[in-house]
Amino acid sequence: MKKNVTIPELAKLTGVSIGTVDRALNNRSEINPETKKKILAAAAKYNYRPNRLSKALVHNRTIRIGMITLPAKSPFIKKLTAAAVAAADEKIDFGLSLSVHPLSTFDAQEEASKIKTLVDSGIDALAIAGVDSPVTKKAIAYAIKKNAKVVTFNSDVSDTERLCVVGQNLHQSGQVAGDLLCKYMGEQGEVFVLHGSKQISAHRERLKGFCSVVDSDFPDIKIVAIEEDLDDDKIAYEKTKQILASRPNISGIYVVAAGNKGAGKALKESGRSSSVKMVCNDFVPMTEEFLEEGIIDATILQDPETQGRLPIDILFNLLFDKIQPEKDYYPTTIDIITKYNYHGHKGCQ
Amino acid sequence: MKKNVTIPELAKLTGVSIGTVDRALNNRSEINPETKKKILAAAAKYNYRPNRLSKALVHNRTIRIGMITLPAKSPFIKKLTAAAVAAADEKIDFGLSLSVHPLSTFDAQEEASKIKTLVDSGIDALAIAGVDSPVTKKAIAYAIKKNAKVVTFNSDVSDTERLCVVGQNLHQSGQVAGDLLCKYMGEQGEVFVLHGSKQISAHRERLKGFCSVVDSDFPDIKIVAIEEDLDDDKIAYEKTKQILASRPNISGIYVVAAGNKGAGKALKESGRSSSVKMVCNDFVPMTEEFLEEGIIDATILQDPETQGRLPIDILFNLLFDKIQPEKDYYPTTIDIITKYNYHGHKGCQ
DNA sequence: TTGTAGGCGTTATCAA
DNA sequence: TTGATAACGCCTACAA
Repeated sequence: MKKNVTIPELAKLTGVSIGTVDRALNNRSEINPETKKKILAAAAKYNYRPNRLSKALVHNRTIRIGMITLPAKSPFIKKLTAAAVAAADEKIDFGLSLSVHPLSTFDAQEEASKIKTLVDSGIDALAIAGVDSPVTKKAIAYAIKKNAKVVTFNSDVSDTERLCVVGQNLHQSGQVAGDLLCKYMGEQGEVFVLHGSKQISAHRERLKGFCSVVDSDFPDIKIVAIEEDLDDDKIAYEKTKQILASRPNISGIYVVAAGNKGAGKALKESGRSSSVKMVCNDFVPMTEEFLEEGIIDATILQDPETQGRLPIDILFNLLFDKIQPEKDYYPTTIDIITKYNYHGHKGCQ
Repeated sequence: MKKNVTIPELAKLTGVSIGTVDRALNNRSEINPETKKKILAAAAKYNYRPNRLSKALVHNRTIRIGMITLPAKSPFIKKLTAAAVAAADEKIDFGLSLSVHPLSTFDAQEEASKIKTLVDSGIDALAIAGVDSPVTKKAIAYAIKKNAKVVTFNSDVSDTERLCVVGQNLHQSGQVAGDLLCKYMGEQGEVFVLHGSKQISAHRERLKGFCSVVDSDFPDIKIVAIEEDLDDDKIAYEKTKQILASRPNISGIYVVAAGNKGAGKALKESGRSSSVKMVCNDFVPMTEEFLEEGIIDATILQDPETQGRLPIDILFNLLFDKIQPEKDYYPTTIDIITKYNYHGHKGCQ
């Protein structure tokens, strides 16, 4: 692979000045069609490609991206944010500047006002983990009207003109869990589902996927109870304890959202962990210990790396190189994690 | 995030010339210790980071990396190669040039001669998927003596001075498979292992991991047969057919290497796929169909993206930014793939 | 319609 | 020991 031709070289080769070569290459202003032709011919012949470094160097304009994440307490969001920052750092020399704004609660109003502030400050693009609500929708519409490029990640906001969404297919995630748990159970028995919240669409999606697989693939498995823990480990503990006590034939537990710790504790204390299989989501405190002890059989993870990095890459490519995203939906992986493969997985600290 | 300070700015701030700042920053030649201290303090205070673009621009030298892969027939190697090329393309403006050299067979002699040719042509670095043999070891030693930087990926070559290795922990991969299959089998029953080849260390590692988990975690599971298919689907088919016929109590099959297609076909034809669980490796032709049909319950995958991209990134960072790899071993993920999550996985076309 | 000069941030070279 | 200047490849302004 030899060095690329440069503009000065093309100028010498065609006997004109670098200014003229520049005009020909970027079809600027008036230029003699014949000289232009000659120059373009030479450029083609020597396979001229512009040097992005020099371009960026002379550009010297900062590209501003704002990222709005869900509340930053969970390890998952922390890892996602770190990945986004790392992606931005790699492009810092190209003038990329990223600011991250975690919500303090799951509040659509707060999200909308954050969006508005960023847009009014003249931000070039936004990566948004959306709270799916009319207020957010309106804020996104405003951003787009003001010419900001918008990508959603982790959770989409429906009916908006965002360029694309990066995230896990939650219905599929529920399917994966259903398939796994039912097979662990020997394809028969009673299941207890510890739901997160009926209000949260992500949880509903997972549950639907889970149920659809149980229905279609495992006729001998029955879901005998579905309880909500509202992302609270105490509630998760109490409900699981109660169900295990009242239903001696339970042989599978699916935890839709948080609650790993509470449900795991109850299962452990019941002394039935070898006969009751448990599949959950996410990697939170105690998940590792329960995997090691055999309380939790598997946990389904999202990929924080990709969910943080890809939105930044997509927006940068668009703003810097004018490369449009090629897809409307960028699915991220659904990772099955067991006792033996959590080491080295990006989602497990 | 505001703009970075530049060398001229630091020069103005400290009242010296850019030349002096440069000397302080890169500890070059003679410089008054006090001025140096002053400059470094200012650099720290304003959080100076060199602009890699300008660096590259003035560098203006091509960094040549050669990559030697296993034979390029398999989809896995093709994806790995594509990822490496993509990683190199991103750095093309920094003067990176990558040449890929797939082996035509698993021949250590061929690999050694490829290495020697590249080194003699003055290559800066090599990424090698090693055939673990004395000949290769010698070639790698030669490369390192000639000052080429060497990283291995996918399969390591032991007892060499390569900087680091990128790849899956194969023993763990076997453990994951063992845990999964045994649980699918309801933690009891007879297992048939279809081995690849006793000659190939990667296969042996997986098998050892598999057996160790069966031994330690599942007392009621017995491995009743281990047969080699030598990566040949016909042999895989015949042996599986024969074992299934002669052993009516088999309820689990583990395929260590290729052979998914042959073993799957035999299992399907036996009509026992609902009572016999099957876990295999890789995503080759027919793996998808067998997953969908429920013949194969899960397949364990490597991550071709990371295995292709990371060696290039490591070598580039070393050669361009003098950043030493921080680890000796970069493990890549062990991905469990079922009927419901192969869509969107990097390893599944 | 075309040419020239200056600058982006860094490094290398020569002069002081 | 330090300072000034040219160069990398490109773009923008201004001059011719």
